[in-house]
Amino acid sequence: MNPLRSRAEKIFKSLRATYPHVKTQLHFKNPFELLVATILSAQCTDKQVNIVTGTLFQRLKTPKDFSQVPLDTLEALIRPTGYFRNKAKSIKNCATALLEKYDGRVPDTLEEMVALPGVGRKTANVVLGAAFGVPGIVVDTHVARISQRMGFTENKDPVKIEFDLMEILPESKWSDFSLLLIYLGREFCTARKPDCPRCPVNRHCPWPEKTPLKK
DNA sequence: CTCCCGATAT
DNA sequence: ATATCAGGAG
Repeated sequence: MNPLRSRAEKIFKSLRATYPHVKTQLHFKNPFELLVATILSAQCTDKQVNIVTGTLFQRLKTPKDFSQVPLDTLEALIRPTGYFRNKAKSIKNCATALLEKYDGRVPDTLEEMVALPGVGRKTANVVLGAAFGVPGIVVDTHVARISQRMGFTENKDPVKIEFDLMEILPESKWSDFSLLLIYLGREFCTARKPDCPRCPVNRHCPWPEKTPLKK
């Protein structure tokens, strides 16, 4: 009955056909590495994150390693990802908190995750979904932009968008849908120059008609 | 709301 | 030159 749900289902099916095996593009070997990589991914491409973590994880492996490394050393190691001072602090404080509160393990609930320093809902849902199989909508810049263009939400606040999307999709599809939208955002529905004619779901999207000839 | 910030595409 | 990239904290 809900037209939004119906459209969301169709878009999900089309995207799934286009991208059969959805998976995070971030390289990691365990939940902790994924957590670090996701913190580094703020306002940075996953490609750049993978370059940095490739060498980073050779040098530092455990939460203990990260909690003990000098801050300026960590800053130098992650500098190419941008926001390197904030991220270095977040990662180091986060590693310390994991040691103190969870004996070095990464927790598997949203409340525990977002209580960690430098971890918000986006980062938490990425790790929960990919490392623990816990359902969650990941609202990053791509998901926010595409959700607005597709008319899934009128909101700009990421938390409101997250709840709007949770309402129009079954829980079992939250994680995959997030990843599918991110793939779409990278290849077609880009921020600056969206390639609507080639978009695999343009027939289900109201946005192309809205921007006919933007000079 | 502002600040943090390097790398890349346009 | 400028917009944008798997955001979060104060």
